[in-house]
Amino acid sequence: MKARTRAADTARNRIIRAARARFASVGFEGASTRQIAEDAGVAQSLLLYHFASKESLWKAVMDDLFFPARARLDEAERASREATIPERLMAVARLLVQLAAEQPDIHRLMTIEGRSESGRLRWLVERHLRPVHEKYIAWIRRGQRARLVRSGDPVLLYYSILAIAGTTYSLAPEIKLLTGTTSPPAPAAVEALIRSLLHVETEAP
Amino acid sequence: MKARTRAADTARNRIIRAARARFASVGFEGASTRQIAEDAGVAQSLLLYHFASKESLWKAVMDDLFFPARARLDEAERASREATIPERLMAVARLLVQLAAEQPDIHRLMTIEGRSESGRLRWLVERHLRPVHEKYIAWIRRGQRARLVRSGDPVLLYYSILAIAGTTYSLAPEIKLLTGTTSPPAPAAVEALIRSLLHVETEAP
DNA sequence: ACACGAATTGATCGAACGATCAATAGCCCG
DNA sequence: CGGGCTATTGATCGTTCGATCAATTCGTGT
Repeated sequence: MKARTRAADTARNRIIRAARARFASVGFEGASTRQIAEDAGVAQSLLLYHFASKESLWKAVMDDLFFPARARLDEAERASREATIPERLMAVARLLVQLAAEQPDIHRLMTIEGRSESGRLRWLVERHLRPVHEKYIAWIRRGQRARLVRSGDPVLLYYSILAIAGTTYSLAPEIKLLTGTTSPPAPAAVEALIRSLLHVETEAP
Repeated sequence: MKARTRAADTARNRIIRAARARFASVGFEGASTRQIAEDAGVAQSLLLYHFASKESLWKAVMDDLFFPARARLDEAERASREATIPERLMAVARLLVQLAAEQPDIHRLMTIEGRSESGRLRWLVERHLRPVHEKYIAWIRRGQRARLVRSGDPVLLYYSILAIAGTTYSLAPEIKLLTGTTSPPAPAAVEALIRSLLHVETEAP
């Protein structure tokens, strides 16, 4: 099941991609396995052959999205090992913005599940969110102790970073309807907002 | 239909409240009229007697949420008529935070619809969002021309304000699972973040 | 050429969906 | 006390849902 599945356009992968888009736009309850299968160009029964249930399909979508993202976060972390804590935070924030710009679905999926307590949210928190969030909230605390990051509830600060990083990309359809703008903002512009939110001075103090 | 319906606990109002909660947590497609009716303690057929269709129920929920919110925005605007543009912006932002803290569903409903282009999103943009958004984006532009608000894309700045104002309240279930914190942040703390995002100095320059 | 396991399909299940409708309960005005 | 509204219910329609299963195609090793 592993050695042969390098084609990247297997039915299984097409199903995951279609499911990601549906889950991100109408949520878990609103998405139907029949519609997802149709988007992927396969029979609905094949979807349940590969994933056993709608819920395990959802989990597969989440793993497919979060494992690569976390690997890139680790890489950004490693690459900035020599920098100050605030600059390491900004390196991570930069990547968060970049991820949201490349794949707005990742922010949509996170915010669509986080709004009501469910078994899926518990699974997502324990499997993917907690390892990431707790580490960076600890970083914010360290930056605050060194007076290099603005004071205030670190959790509020962290979620504000996530919110700024993702919202403009996540709500692109609304912004397009409202302003006619078809091109989303440059990641650098979003990053600058986060920088001033954290009170991290740009380069030379 | 108007003079008698002052009881505030009519079946119609209970349906609207139940529908607001369901739409906010699982979205339009994921919510079922049967579940909403059960939450409200009425028969499903009564729901469709009062609102004719699921979609017009959704519109009624939106009107019920947005018309009072817009009235309070107008009031905050009037009360701050003598202040500078950045302080008027902050007065509005303060109210946005307060609204999100009181009724997190309002932010949930906005962000759940804005992520995919639909007839409902078009309706929502034209009826409620455009009148509000365009006004405050124009305010941001005026503040920027006077060098009292940080530069950058006004639309990005405006949506960042909305994102900060609502996200921590909207994602309260996730944050509770992650940190165990049961009490959301104080509106004043969120307002302070927005203030530093806009580069508006606190009081005395 | 063939056999065997993985991949894929179509048919079908019971439950839940949005919507319609006839029947009934409650209430106000005369 | 009895019409004439409005509010509310239960039954039911056709459709779609997630899930199961037998049957069929496909690909690979021998």
